[in-house]
Amino acid sequence: MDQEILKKYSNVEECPVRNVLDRIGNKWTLLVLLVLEEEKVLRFNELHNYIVTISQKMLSVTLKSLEADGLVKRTIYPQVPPKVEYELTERAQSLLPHIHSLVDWSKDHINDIKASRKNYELVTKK
Amino acid sequence: MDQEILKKYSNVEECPVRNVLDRIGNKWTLLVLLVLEEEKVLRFNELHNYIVTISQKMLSVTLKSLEADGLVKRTIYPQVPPKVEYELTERAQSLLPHIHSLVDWSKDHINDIKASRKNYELVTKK
DNA sequence: CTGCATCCTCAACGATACTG
DNA sequence: CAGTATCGTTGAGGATGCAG
Repeated sequence: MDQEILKKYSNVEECPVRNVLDRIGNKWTLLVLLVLEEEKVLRFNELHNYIVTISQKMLSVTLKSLEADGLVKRTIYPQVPPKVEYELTERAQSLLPHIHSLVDWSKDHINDIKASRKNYELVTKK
Repeated sequence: MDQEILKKYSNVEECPVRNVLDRIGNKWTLLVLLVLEEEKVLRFNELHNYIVTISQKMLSVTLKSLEADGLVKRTIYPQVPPKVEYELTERAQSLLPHIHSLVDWSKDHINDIKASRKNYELVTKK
């Protein structure tokens, strides 16, 4: 592995994966993607009802970020009271299979990982 | 998608993916995994030489976390000065293909994503 | 209904110094 | 060589109130 590649990986601005992981790696993005995949089209408050524990602010921030990356399409209906719908773009659809492979791996190994963590705690505690 | 599943996904403690993403989603973990995959076995300072921009503390923290999750094996050679070697476990090997599929997707779409972000900035700026 | 503005907290990250 | 200890910074995330 030459230094040129490493420099790219060390630099968040230049590294493609870090660029993507910095987004889906945060607290809510993945969850929003999975809910939208399941439900196809949802309004702001509908999304909020699905993910009750998210704050209004973070839902707003998360959706904006997804929209900026072209992963979510936002449709405004000019009426009062306003109606806004969110749905996944094709780009998001092409990303989801890879997400799911990671989700599946996590499900398959989470018990082993938690066991490892517990054991590691015991070993290092004293 | 029923509420039971959603509750699990909303709760970091219970959600498998969030458990895993919270680790590999941080600043350095992914990079360490990729370097170790390439180089097989490395000592602490060798790793540091590959990833020059990481601080000693964060390299230490990252390795500890990976070791706790059973993704990295740490071997101490009882000698002076000390010699410690790090290498990936089989669990990490089984995870890496999924990481790579995400890396590849990121490489394929990063230009489009950056273009979207730029365009989004322009549209929302005014 | 769909947000934005503001203020606040806490944990990740970093810089530096020190140690077995 | 391979870390730990300590302190300081910074930004993600959260609570609350207000607005079109």
